[in-house]
Amino acid sequence: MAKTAALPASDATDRAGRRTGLEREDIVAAALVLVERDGPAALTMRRLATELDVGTPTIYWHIANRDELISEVVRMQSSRLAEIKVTGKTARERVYRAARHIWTSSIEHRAITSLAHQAGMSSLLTHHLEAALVMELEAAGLVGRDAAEASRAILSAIVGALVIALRDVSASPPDYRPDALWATTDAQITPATRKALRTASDLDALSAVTLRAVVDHFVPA
Amino acid sequence: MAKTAALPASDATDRAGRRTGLEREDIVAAALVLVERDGPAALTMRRLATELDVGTPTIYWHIANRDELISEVVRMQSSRLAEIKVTGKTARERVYRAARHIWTSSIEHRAITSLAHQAGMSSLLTHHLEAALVMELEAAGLVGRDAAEASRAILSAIVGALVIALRDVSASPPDYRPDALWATTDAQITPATRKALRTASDLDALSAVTLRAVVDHFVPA
DNA sequence: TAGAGTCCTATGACACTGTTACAGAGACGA
DNA sequence: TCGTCTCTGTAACAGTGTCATAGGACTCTA
Repeated sequence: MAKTAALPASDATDRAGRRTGLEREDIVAAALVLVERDGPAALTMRRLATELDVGTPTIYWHIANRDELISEVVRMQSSRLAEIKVTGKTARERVYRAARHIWTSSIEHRAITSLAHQAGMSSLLTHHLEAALVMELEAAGLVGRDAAEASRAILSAIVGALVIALRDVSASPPDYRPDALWATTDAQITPATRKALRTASDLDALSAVTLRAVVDHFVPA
Repeated sequence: MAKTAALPASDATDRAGRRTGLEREDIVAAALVLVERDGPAALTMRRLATELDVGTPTIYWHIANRDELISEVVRMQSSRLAEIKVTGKTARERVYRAARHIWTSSIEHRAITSLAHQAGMSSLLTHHLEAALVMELEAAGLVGRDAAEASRAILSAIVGALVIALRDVSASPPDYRPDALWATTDAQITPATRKALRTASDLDALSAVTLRAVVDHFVPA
């Protein structure tokens, strides 16, 4: 069984005299470093154990599952992202900036974003940022279902762009890559458009434009 | 080494007198059935081999990798989705309907959508539908980079909603589920909004609204 | 009819994954 | 000193993708 989550007192030297002094938090922190350094696939229990100079069962004493480990890693990253200062004159602008911040930080820590996303925990990762977004939405006059809907629509726009930005093109065989697909398609498309579809786009700019459109649609001027 | 992809002649009884008459296409079809029936996680090489009453190396003779198998499965599904008839009076409406069709069919075959998405091949899955979308965009007057940008923005809006709609909530521990998160957050949010955020939303309607907003933004009236 | 060559398949293994049963070491209270 | 609780290592289980290898089955040639 795993240790209970919240300890009553942990005054630094509380339970330090044990074997290695390994704490739940240390494991999570090491996992976070491992993911950011070597990518999401590198987060295996054995590799993490080696990194901590420990046997695998030691990790399982502190943490129940790999899933729990991942959610803990994501949560730690989420709380690190917590501090934001949203600027902007109009309420609309502030909502946009808050949304944009979710995109920026997700791209900045793409390894953990991928990990969270892969484990279906993207909402956990962005929760604090989402809370900030909701606060700005309320400041802009949206309350209740309106605020919730707007928040979800904005988040979905961000996630969509993230998925496209972070996908691993090298996973699919060369013939099935987007550019090859558009080169060989038999659809009746203008050569100019075809060429534009083949070239990689600036997803950062695209996300900004889409975000602006969605925000403008939901937030009154 | 795998057999070359395109065979010159395969007149039904062409290479039928072999051992089991197992063809590359049969494997892919069986994999497709397996995924649609038992979910993306069920697609293991051994299980697929058992399903075909064959040893695993047999599959590897026909198909190089698991990745190649997945991309082939996705491609087969993609071509099955190929036939669309887009209706609608205005060009804008037709673009919207084409986009909406991508959403609908992705939800309808959610197991394969998840598989493609997980393997980073969502673009392969939706390629034919995307081509139809681009054609409507051109009919609406967008060409070249404008068409490509609009297409990507629309697709990103769809994918974002899909990720939220198809994510597995049961994967994360109860304390970290969206509703629990909003229940325990210390952000300064109106109780009404908080309640709205906790209740599950109609993602189909949400996707429709978001899609409408993005289409309206990119396609001139 | 016999031999050669090519295509396809099965046996069994390798390295890796998450997970756990079990034994034992270290520190603590009695 | 004796237990007891907390933690850790050894070794294993079942499962994964992948492949080396041997051999069967068919077609073609002599």
